Amino acid sequence: MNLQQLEHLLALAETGSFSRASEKVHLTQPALSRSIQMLEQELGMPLIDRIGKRNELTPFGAMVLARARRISSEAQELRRAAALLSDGQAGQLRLGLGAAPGALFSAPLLIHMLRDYPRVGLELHGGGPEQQLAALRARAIDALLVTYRALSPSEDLRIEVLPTLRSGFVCRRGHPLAQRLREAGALAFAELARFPLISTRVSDDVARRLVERYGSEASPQRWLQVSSEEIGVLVEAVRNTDAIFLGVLAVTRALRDGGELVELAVAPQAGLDAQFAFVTLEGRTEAPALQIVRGFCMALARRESAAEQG
Amino acid sequence: MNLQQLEHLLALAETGSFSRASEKVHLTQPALSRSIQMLEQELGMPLIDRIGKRNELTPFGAMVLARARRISSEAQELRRAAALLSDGQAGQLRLGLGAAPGALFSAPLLIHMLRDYPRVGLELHGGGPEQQLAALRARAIDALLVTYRALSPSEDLRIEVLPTLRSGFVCRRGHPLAQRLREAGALAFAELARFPLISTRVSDDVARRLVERYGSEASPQRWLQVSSEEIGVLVEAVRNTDAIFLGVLAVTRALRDGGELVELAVAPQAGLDAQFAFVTLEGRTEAPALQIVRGFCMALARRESAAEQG
DNA sequence: TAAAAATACTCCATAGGTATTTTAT
DNA sequence: ATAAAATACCTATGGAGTATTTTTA
Repeated sequence: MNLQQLEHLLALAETGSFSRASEKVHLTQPALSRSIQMLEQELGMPLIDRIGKRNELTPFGAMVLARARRISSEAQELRRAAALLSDGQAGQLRLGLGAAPGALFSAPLLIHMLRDYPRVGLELHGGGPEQQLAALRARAIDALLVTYRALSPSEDLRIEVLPTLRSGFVCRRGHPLAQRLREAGALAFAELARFPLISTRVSDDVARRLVERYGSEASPQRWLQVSSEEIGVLVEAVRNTDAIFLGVLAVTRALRDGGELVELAVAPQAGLDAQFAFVTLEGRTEAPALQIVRGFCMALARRESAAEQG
Repeated sequence: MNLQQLEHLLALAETGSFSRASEKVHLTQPALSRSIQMLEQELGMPLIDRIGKRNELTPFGAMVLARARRISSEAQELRRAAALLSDGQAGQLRLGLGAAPGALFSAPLLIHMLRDYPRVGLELHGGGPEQQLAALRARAIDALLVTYRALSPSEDLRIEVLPTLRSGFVCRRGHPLAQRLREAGALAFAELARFPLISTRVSDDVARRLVERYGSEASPQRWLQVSSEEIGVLVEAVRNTDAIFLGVLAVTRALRDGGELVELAVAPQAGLDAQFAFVTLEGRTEAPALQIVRGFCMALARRESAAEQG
C-alpha cells in the first residue's frame, strides 16, 4: 500500500471510470488498472465491482476510500506545510533580544515580519545575556541578538557580527549645549555632565571605556540619572527635557534627520561602537524564517551604519 | 514522499540513531540513511541535524514527525481494518429475512455470530419479499433469505437454494390425535380440522397446494385460527393447548426430540417442502462476513434436512 | 581507535509505458 | 461496433544490498 495507490483509488471513486481516473492522475489506463489491482491484492479484497462498464465501490472499498481520503489529505497538508516552512513563509520563531539591540531592532522587525511574512509566528524574549544563552542552548529560543561584548566565544555557537553602529550623545534641538556646539564644534565631557544623562543600562565594558576616556566622573554611578529598557521612553524624555541621551545613534536617526534632536560631538571622542551579534547554535539547521529575520537585521544595521558615514 | 519514508523517520526519531533505526525497520544502515536523505530532499529541508554521533530533530523535522505519526498510524489502522474485514472478523452486515426463514434461522444465527464473530455488526430486517428485493437492489441490505417461491428469477440476482426442509403438522404429546396416530399410523386432514390450526402467515402458493390436496376446507381462511411472525409464540401455544401447528418441522425439532411435541402424519402427505433461498446481487463482491452467514445458514439447513431423513 | 554515518557501486523488483485482447453495451 | 478494462510484454528507475570511506568522540 502506498500513497499513490490511495490517490488512484480517490480518482477512481470520483470519476467512476478507470480511463478518466487515469487521466486525472496522469497515468495510462493500464497503469491505473494495475495500481488498483495491486492495492486490492494487498488488502485482500476487491475495492470495486466491475459491472461491465459500470464501476461500483464494494462496501469494503467504501471503507478503504473513507480512510484513504483522510490519509491522502494529511499527506497533502504535510507537503504544503513543508513547502511553506522551507521557503520561510511560515513557522514559529523564538528570538532572544538584548536590551540595546531590542531598542533598535524590535519595532522595525515586527513591522517587517507582520507585513511581509504574516504567517510566521514570532516570539521576542528579553532577559540577561547568560539567561538567553542558556535558553538558546536548551533550544528554548532559536536565536539571539545581543551586544557582541557580552559573548564569550564558544565552539558550540555560531556568532555573526553585525556592522558596527556608532554610539554617542544626543540632546534636543533647543538645548543650551546645542547652541554651544555650533560655536565650539565639540564639547568637553564635563560640560555634558552638568545635565542629566540617561541611557539604557550600561555594560561594564562601556562603563570602563567611559572612565578611561573621561575620568572617574564619567562612571555611570555618577552620571546616570535615568535608565530604562524602553528606549522609546528615553527618547521621549530627551525631546522634552534637557536630559542628554547616551546610546546607539541609529535609535535617534529619524528625529535627528527631522532636526528635533542633535548629536553632541564630544572631544575626545567616546569611541563607543556598538557591536551586535546574531547568535545561533553551531551545526543546527536554521529555519528559513530565521534566515529572513537575520537578513533583515543585518540589512537594517548595514543601512544605519552607512547613514552614519554619510 | 511515501509511507515507508515516514516510518523510517519515526524509527529514527525513536532510536536517535541511524543504525538502530535501520535494524528496527529491517534495513541496512545505508539504505535508511538514503531514505531519510531522499525525504529531506523532497521536503526541501533537513529533518535532523547530524551533530557528530548525536542526531537531533530540527524544528522542521519535529513538525514533519508529528504529522508522520498521524499518517502512519492511520495507514496502520487501514491495514488492520482491511485484514479484519477480509477474513470476516469484522464488518457490518444487513440481512433481510422472510417470515418463515426468520423463524428458523434468526435465533441460531444471532447466537452463532455473537459467539464466534463478535466484531461483526448484524442487522436483521423484516418485511415482505418485494420490499426486501427492492432494498437489496438499492443496497439497503446486503443479502436476503426468503422462501424460494417468493422469488421471480432475475438476471441481476444470485440465488442460492438451501436444502429442502419438510413442513408438516405438529401437536403436543398428550393431544387426542397423538393417541389416534399411534393406532391408525396416519390421519385424514378432516380429523385435524376439528382442532384449531395455527401457523405463520401462509403464502398463496402453499395455500393453493393445501386446497389441491385436502379440498376447499383446507383453505387457510377456513382453518387458520392464529398466525404470528413470532414462531416462539406459536410453538408455546401448541405445547399448552390442543392447537395444531403447520410449518417447517425443523422449528420444532428440539421439542419433538425431547418428546414434548409430536408430528402428525397425514394421508395423503401434504408434500409441503419449504424451499429457502439466499439472495445477493449478481456480480457484487461479497463481504467475507456475509459468506460466513450464508455458510452457517446452509449448514443449519443441511443438518435439519438430514435429521428429517434419519 | 572504534563506532556511526555517508558515499560508491551494483542489482533487481516494480511502476510505468505501448500494443493487444477481452468484454459488455 | 465501440468503448472500456484487462492482459502481455518491455523498459527504466529507484530502492536495497555490499564494500568502503569519512568523521567524531
